Amino acid sequence: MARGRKTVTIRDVAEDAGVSLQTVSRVVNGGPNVRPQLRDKVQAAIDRLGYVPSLAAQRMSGSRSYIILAINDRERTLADWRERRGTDWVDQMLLGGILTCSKHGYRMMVELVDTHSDHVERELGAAISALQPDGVILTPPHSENSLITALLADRGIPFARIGSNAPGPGIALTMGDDGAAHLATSRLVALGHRRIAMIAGPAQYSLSGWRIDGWKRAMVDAGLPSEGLLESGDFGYESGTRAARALLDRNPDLTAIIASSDQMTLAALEVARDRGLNVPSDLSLISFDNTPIVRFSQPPLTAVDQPIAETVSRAVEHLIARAETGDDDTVIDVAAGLVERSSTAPARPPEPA
Amino acid sequence: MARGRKTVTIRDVAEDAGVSLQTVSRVVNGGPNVRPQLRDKVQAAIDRLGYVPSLAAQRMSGSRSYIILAINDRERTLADWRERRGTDWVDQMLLGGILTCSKHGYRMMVELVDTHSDHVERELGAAISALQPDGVILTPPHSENSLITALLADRGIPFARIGSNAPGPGIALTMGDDGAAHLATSRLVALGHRRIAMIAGPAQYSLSGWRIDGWKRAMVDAGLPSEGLLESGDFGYESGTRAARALLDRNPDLTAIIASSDQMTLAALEVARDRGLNVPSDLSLISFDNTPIVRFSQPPLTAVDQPIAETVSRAVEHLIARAETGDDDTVIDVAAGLVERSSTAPARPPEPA
DNA sequence: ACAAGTCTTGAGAACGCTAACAAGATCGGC
DNA sequence: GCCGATCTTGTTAGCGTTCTCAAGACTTGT
Repeated sequence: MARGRKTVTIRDVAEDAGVSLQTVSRVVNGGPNVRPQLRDKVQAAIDRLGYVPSLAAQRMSGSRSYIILAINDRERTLADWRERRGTDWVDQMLLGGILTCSKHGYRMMVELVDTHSDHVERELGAAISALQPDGVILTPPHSENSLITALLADRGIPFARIGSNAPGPGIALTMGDDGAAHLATSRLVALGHRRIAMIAGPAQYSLSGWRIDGWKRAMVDAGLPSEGLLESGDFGYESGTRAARALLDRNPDLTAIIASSDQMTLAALEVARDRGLNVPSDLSLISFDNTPIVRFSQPPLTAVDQPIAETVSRAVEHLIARAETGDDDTVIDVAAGLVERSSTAPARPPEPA
Repeated sequence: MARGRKTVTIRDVAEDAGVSLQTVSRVVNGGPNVRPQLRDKVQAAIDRLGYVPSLAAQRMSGSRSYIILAINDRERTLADWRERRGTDWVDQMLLGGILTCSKHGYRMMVELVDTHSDHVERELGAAISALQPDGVILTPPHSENSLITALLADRGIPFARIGSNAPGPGIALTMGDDGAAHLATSRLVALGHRRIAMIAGPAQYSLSGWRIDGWKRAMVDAGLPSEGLLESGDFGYESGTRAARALLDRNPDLTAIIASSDQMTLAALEVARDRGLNVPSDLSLISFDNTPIVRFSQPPLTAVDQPIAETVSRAVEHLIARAETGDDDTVIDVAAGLVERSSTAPARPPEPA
């Protein structure tokens, strides 16, 4: 099988089987119109020599590259690395993407891109020219960057936008929309909470906006005020600590917090512990994302499930389908459910005045 | 910059600048012997047209592929996905690998490979033929699979073995060796513990063996028996639960457990909680890996730091150096320290007989 | 048995790039 | 200023595949 140093090419197979290059190519690609007897002979030669087509050469002669490129924010990835926090999103995204690509004979590559709009177009353009991927997956906050989507549309490369709900070009995969936050807030209202705060994500993520909208809508539905109950962070632990402190300082009567990432919720949990507040009896907490980490905190967190791995997995499947059959762009709604664990409980009765 | 549909090739640049292809190629690759004036002119054309060399074409004409391939166990990755547990290793590995590759203009691809030895050679051979990577990173348990190392050595592809200490072919990056487990065990002994159990990893991981060795050696050093104090799991949560239960059932006098992964240690923590044992006052716990997750459990876990991301990062840098300058194989020791948190405490005094 | 197809196979070009060589321009020592 | 050495630039030939097109081998209907 292994033959010294040289790589086995299609030419070697052709020679070994006594046929032309083209015939071997047809057999490899399962083309029609090859006499069964010849096909077997060629296949035998392929197996014997251990021939595998070179991806580079295939790509060169105009076929697919079998590469799906996932675009991720460099800033955020670097921060995860430096601060040694878990990667939540990235992790789940890679897991879903790699497994699904692998299943279909594709490969996933990750490209880190700066948020700064000036570089984005350059960097991404370079990556695309260099790699010529069959499909691109855009993760927040790049999912709705019109520079990026325009670039991809212009080059005719199928792409998917994760966490975006605009119809626009490319496949959009929403992740719960504003309904998810509404669901979480309503649940807290049902448990008797009236002072429910929200720690949102950064403004450049449009899902931050949806979540704020959903929360506000639920508050209005219940006839509750939401002034002074909103803070925002950058999804990271530190920012969660700051936000939780600010909220509790400002609102001593707070009984529930919804935070827009698992890390920020864990931070809020820690802040509560520091102040002698018991979760959930004094303070209920609902998290967003539901990455595996939330099962191990004490108490385990109630969380809005953002099925990142599944979503990316579906994005990959759609991209591959598009690459192979030319399907149309669509909007796909991935359901975001609430997973109840032990960080939520009925509101404590208001202190006697 | 973006020009309709067509991709910009070196020929377009040559035409635009009024020079030959070769000259453009020289400029792109920073070759010597180009008149500064011409170089500027070509560079201007490159910038204007937004030219980026095609990786596939570069690879075709014999230069590097700028791809580092990371080999990961399919079994384990799938289990992580199915059971929705955190990915620890995979996550950290990708983070370190992707960032470091990106820094040097390389890209990392992940290949999932079955542990079953029969397939391994085939799958990996196919991946290598298809991708022709400049370097390969082997993660446990594949790091010491002689079929794999022989294959890579035969094809002359530089590779790194993570978590392997044999000198053999390729760059070896040990991760603490048996010293790490010895360190952890000794620390517990110093805290007065005498009944210290070990939950090891699966046998096909040679680091499982080292850890058992280190633990036993420390026990012998302290004159303590180790019979009945060893269980093993598969690094996953469930197996940790089983192992911890078995150990506690068998040894009511147990005061400390060292477990070979964060997931298994978290499982042991849960088992202790179920049985009304307080960690650390009744039972001390030391984990292996120190992935970000262990900071958020209650109590946070004392852990042997296995700096996976850093190790992979160093592996990448060595592979790139080897690809570019032809360095030699070496053995690199990555230090594994003990990070003390709150899951360890002095042993409780033995029950009065 | 013959014309008009349909199958099967192969030859040659093309993809975008770089390595190897060749030719022309420039330079230095005398 | 002449001749060999050095610098600079261009030309040609692949790298391993697939695509296009053409030629030969077989059918089939009459």
